[in-house]
Amino acid sequence: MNARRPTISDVAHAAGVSPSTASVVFSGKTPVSEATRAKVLAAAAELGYLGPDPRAASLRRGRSGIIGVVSGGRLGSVFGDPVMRTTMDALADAVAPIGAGLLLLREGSVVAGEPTLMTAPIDAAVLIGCSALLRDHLASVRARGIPVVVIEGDGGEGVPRIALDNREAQRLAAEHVRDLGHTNVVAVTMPVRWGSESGWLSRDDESTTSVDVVADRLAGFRDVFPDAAAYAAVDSSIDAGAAVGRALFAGDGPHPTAVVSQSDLLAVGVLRAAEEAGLRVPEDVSITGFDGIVVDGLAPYELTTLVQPAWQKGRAAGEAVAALLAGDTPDSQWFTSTFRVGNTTGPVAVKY
Amino acid sequence: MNARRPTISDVAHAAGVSPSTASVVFSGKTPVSEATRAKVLAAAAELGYLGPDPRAASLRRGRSGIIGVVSGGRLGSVFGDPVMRTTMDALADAVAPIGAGLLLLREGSVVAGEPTLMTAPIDAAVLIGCSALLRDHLASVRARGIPVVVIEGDGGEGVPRIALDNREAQRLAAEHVRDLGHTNVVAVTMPVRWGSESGWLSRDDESTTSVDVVADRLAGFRDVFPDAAAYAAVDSSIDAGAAVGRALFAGDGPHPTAVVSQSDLLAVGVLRAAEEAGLRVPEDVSITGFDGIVVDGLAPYELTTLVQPAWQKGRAAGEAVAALLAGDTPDSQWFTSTFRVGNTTGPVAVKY
DNA sequence: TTGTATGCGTTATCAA
DNA sequence: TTGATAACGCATACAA
Repeated sequence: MNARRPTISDVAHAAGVSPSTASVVFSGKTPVSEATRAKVLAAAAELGYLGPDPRAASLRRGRSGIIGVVSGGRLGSVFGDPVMRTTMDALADAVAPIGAGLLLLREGSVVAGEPTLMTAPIDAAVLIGCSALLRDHLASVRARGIPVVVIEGDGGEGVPRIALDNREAQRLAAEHVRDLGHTNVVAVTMPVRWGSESGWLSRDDESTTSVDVVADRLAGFRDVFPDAAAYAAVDSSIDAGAAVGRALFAGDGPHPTAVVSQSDLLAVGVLRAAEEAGLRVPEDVSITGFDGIVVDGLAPYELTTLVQPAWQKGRAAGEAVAALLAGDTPDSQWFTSTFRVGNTTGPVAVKY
Repeated sequence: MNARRPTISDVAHAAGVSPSTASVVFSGKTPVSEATRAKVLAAAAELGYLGPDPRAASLRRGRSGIIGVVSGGRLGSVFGDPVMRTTMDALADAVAPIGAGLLLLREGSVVAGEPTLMTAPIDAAVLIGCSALLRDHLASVRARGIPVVVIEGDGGEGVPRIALDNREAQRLAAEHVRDLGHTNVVAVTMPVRWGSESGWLSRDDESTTSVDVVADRLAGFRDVFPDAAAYAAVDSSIDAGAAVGRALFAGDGPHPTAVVSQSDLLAVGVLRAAEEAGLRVPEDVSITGFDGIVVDGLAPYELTTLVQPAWQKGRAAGEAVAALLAGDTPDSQWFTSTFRVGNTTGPVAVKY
């Protein structure tokens, strides 16, 4: 009665073959005669051996089959966005063929002791919405020889990016709004850093925005409305958008006639707040989104927004990881958004 | 110019100490004099050593710091539900203090080559919504000495469960509906197995339902309405609920006067479909949900539903994992839902 | 407080 | 097709 779990050596011994042969029976990397395979399998069954220990195999192979996915803050704030879910799903699909799965890593370690890019046994890392904070860690991770891919952000020299034309796309929406005659326009942004509060963005805030995607979209907005105000939401959700919208439409004073939101969820929130405030969309206020997701129950509205290829981005990231792991040096990939005009934007009301 | 990455032995050598001393400097498990610590750190910096290799540490320690979370099907279908997101977040929080992170494992390997419970270097596994399919794997996983916890399902003897009073709770909703006078009632269920299609459930389907939570809630419904019809949705989402609702309310013939849904998202979908069909809620049709999530934009409706403690369930699962890993044998935990009456249910219309 | 010795369980390489 | 050998890089028990 040995309490110790059987190892492949035990199995080999019991089967009367060498450990390497037994190993090969399980890995299938080399042809084995049917007879010995049967012997080994029988011995394994006999001893209750259930296959190689993944931890030992990891060390020996130098591969754990684990890809760290780093995202800002809590899981809920990431997966709450349909775009992220789609991207993650595509990523999981794309790395599955190389035998890899996704380990959820939260930026800035929400809780002490949490595994990090440096301590987790990962083969590669995918950074989502790279922030300045994250960029600091990047050097160490890469120095370790761990390949990195960045989605929606800039990982610096030598880090393949899966990028979107955020600035150009957002500029398109802003131009659309401008062409409709709007001048009192407000941008509603996603949080400028993980955990930051909701509120008006100062120029100082703007210049220190640490999340690339937020900065880029804001830049596109600024290309058209250099002096307009910007209000940051607490995350990218309908609730957060509604909170911002309530702030924007509070009181009887003048309110913006157009709101350019950095995500569809935010836009929907703003739209709800406008409805609450008794404003008609788009007659009293025009609203644009970003992402092109399907928001159920939004009818009769159809958001004017920028449709981005979320699935393709995830796949591309996974394929870049696979290439990196295979020793290749994949190029960055730029995806483009498609501007889609819905019925949430219209000409500015004429003042009599 | 040695291309090989430096190891802790190299560092120790360069610092003029033993490998074990160098190891201790990094792990901090034993006191080290300030002088030697500095020497080691200096040598590490010199050589570009960035800390112990997590893979090697995993083997030696017998711990990888990775907990596999198995859920049915695609990520999107899991994380699309706010209840799941909350549960996962709480789970991540609860295992973080023991240095563990979550590896996403998809049941039934969506793509070939994908890591599985048996091949991934996990310390423990959390099964979500345990299905019969999953139960088969369980034996092997446990035989390996990997602790398992099941949320919303039955893992069998010796597997701690984090459970909800699904049957009793659903019965409460059914009784409420019955007490309002409804007799033409339909249950709308979540999918009876991963990937199954939407449609009326035959008695045969019902008895072979492989997802515990679906079976349990359906049983609660059947306690009150043994002969009512049940319609399965394709997943737990607003869209899926709306699709079912459209089927239920199609045509001019009689339609159910009450719909008991297995999730809030489904209920909202059914509600939308009812609106589309020109039915008033609750005058023409009563609708109940399950979960107690906040569905934005639902006003003026407030769902009659069962509020479940999603966060607590996640935490409890994490704590059970930690206990198991510490060698304890935690008990199963049963959580209860709270029945909350909203304004989506009302007395059956009197026929003249 | 530091060093010595050992093994965690596997698999790649090469020769037979 | 099989077997011998040699790491993979580290952390622990124990002795000094």
